Amino acid sequence: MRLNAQAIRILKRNAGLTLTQWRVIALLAGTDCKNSSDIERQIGMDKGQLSRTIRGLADAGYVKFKTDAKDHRKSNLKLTAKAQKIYDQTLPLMRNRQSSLFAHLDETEIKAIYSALEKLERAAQLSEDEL
Amino acid sequence: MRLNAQAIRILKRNAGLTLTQWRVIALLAGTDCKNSSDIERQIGMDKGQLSRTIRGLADAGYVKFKTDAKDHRKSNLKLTAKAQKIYDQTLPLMRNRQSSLFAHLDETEIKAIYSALEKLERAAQLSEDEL
DNA sequence: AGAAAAAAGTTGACGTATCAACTAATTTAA
DNA sequence: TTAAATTAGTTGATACGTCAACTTTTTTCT
Repeated sequence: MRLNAQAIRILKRNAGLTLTQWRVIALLAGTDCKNSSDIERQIGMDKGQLSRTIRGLADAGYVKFKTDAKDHRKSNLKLTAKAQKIYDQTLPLMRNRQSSLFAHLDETEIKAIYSALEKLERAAQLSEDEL
Repeated sequence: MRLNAQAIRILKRNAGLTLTQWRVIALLAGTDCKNSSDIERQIGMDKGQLSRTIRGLADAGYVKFKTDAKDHRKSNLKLTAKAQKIYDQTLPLMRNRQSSLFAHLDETEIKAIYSALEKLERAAQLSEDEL
């Protein structure tokens, strides 16, 4: 996806983050996702990849994780102040980019894309089952 | 893209090929692409990646390459009989998959998708230039 | 002709997606 | 309650996309 190119640059230059790192931070900051599984469910990201991304964030001092008291399999994630600050600074930039991208499409096109992509996914799923 | 999942399985099971390997073989078999640059221009694939893919195909006995007599930078690629055979066997499978996927979309949707994706690419390109 | 620019490929590095196998902890169900 | 199944997360492997630096050969320009 070449479409991500600018997002990647913005993040790298302004925040020193990769795209997946950003997505995780954004989820922790903007939703009630607390642990790896929450995030996995939210964005459908592979849990292996997610595990590595989170460890990377932890190593870089963006998140801390503490084993859940009630379920020792889970570890609850928390953004550090550093991460929160970067998030607040970067969110506007990312929003701008997003809206300037979609500004070129009209309502109909956006709907057509979503609907078509859904259909394709479903069709792919169907024939997948036949294998 | 999860959409590629079945393509990948079909290729792996029926031909022992990866998706990029398949694409290169398909171009060499079905178009007048002769060398790496031709392929690069045709599908906009990164030339580094392409170089490795082609070497992989050569190592696996699917293509042979011979330095161009007139331009010693180029090496002309040729499918082996083995590759040609696999291509002939696999093409129908891939075509079937493709058409059964698109069968779920009507003309309008397909056009909307292409047009929208083009616009997005262009928009991305534009704002890219401003950085 | 000779220098500079461009083109063809190669190689290395990094980020990302997906699959699979595995451990440890918890839930379920007999 | 104990065995089986599930869930959370880790780790390894492979494929793919993109960027960058580099060599070699050819083209362009003066």
